[in-house]
Amino acid sequence: MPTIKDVAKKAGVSISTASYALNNQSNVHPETKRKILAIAKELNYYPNASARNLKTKRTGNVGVFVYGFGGPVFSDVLEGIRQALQANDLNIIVSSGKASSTLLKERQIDGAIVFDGQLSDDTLLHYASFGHPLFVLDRILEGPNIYPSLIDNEGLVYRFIREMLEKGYRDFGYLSGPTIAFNNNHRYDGFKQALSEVGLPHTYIQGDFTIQSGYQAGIQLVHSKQIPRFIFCANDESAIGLIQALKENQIAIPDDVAVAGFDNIVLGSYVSPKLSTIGIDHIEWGKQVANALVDLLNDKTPDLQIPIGKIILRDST
Amino acid sequence: MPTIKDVAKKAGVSISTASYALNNQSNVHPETKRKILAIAKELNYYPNASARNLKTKRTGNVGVFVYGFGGPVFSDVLEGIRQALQANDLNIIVSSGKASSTLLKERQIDGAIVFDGQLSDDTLLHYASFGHPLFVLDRILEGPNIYPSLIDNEGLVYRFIREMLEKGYRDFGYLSGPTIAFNNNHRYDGFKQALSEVGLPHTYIQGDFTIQSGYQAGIQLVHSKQIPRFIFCANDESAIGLIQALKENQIAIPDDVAVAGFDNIVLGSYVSPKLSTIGIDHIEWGKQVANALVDLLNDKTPDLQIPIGKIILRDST
DNA sequence: TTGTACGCGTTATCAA
DNA sequence: TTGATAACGCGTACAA
Repeated sequence: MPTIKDVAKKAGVSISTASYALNNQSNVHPETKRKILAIAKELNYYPNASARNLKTKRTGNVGVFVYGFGGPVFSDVLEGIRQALQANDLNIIVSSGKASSTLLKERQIDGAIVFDGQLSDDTLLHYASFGHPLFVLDRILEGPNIYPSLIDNEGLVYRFIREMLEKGYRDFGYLSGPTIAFNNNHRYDGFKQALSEVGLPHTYIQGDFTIQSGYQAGIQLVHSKQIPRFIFCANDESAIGLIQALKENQIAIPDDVAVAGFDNIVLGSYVSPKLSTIGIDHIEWGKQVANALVDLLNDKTPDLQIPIGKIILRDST
Repeated sequence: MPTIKDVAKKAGVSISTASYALNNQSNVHPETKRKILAIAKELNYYPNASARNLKTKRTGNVGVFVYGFGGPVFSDVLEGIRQALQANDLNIIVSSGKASSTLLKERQIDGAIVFDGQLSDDTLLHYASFGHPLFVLDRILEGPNIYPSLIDNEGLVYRFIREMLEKGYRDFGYLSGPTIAFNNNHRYDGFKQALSEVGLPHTYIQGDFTIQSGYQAGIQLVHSKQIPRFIFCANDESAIGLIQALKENQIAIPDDVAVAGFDNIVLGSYVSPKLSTIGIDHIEWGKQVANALVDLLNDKTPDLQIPIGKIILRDST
């Protein structure tokens, strides 16, 4: 594995001159520079990141920590982040589980975007306390260098339910996500708020964001013979599972039961009936967060806005 | 940010003794060790990865490089990889795009798993030539330290079509994935092989693995009024889009047109009709590959098997 | 059982 | 415009 030493020796210059040339410094003779670069290419030389990072205290890496790699929401947010980072010559490093905290603690990254409710507050606070910018998505955490980015889960669901109220629905159910999920709880808050304002009760059904849990909830509901006229689901995937279960039991959507979700995943337009939902532009969200992080790394003040969501009424309501 | 020097000073020992204690060496007095560890904890000390890596020439990181972060297949494979690596105290680092080749070239990882047809052969060969184990999934590449892991795309589709032939189907279509996709081409090979053996022609329809492309293909087919009796789709997602389009045009599945896919994604069981498909255990696949990589990193000879696939007949055929 | 000293590959300071 | 050299933080061979 060639080092800068090999390049310097072969070019007949000192290590420092080689370094200048390779880092595109202006204080090196054009001809010398040309030669050094040519030799570097010939030898297939690339700097050793560990050595460079040790010296410069920068890694050029941004960590993105997720709870799991699955799901249409994650993948879109990640894609947005990737685009923005790549445009700024930063590497995206996605990780999950124990590796996430290792990368944080051992300073392998310049900044982080956390989309994982399982990473401990302590680890996050400790990391940020050394001056590294840290964005937390859909999670609340206060501290120096910590920037939460929240979508308006509560307000959007509130507005959605209000519209349904105006349409005349009166009998509501909520199919939840995991009770520890921040976004689920805020969506539920908005749901309850809208109903309590008009003094309506509701049915609560436990789910966990997966298609499977939605399906099972539907089967249970059918057995119980107590199906709400309108079921708001904490996300699209569970809504799709729910609809499937109801349809298999000859329940017509939306004529017998109306269903809506949250996220506006692509699949929602390719099921029957097409799913009503609440949409966030996840790619855009990822881009905005990543760009704000880049600003911070460059000592600029970031411009972080709340991503705008919209209500999308299709055929399931 | 505390360094080992701070720990040593506060404990009143030399740096090397601190290092021994922190690395759990046996040659340090229990009491000294206890004290050092206590102080490290108190100071919230963690080693600087760059410094350690520079010295040991190991990073403890394994790179997983994907073309995009989306898709049910990727996420399952990644989860399998994550589990296996975490069990062996290795960090999983997932990346995509330009960052992937940077991480490879600048030696930020001990080994790599590549699931990305876009990463150049050159970069891969160069990286592996320095002794780093490199696994390529669903891609062929020969060279030292390079280990391809292929699923039997061709054989599985061949067997599937043979079964459909026995069931009596005679009029076949193939809804493809991207023509540059290795797995798509092999699936198509198996498809063609089965049909050519019995002297049957087929219709070719271009797609790109997405739900949207499947849907569009369906719409086109309906307009052309030339719909094959059986359509094999290069993956499940495009099959689901296709079915949706056909259903919207009052074409009954499987009575008018039978459809099958490949991958056995969860969603396939939650659409109507339930999708017939070919299944690989993707989590298991990821685990196997990661374990083989771990073996290689520990200078053991890996035991890498071809993941077993099975034919899953549900309601769409 | 503990300490001294060197070097990993790089960047950056200073002198030439 | 170039070169010698220190330093980043750590692990380890060797000496004590």
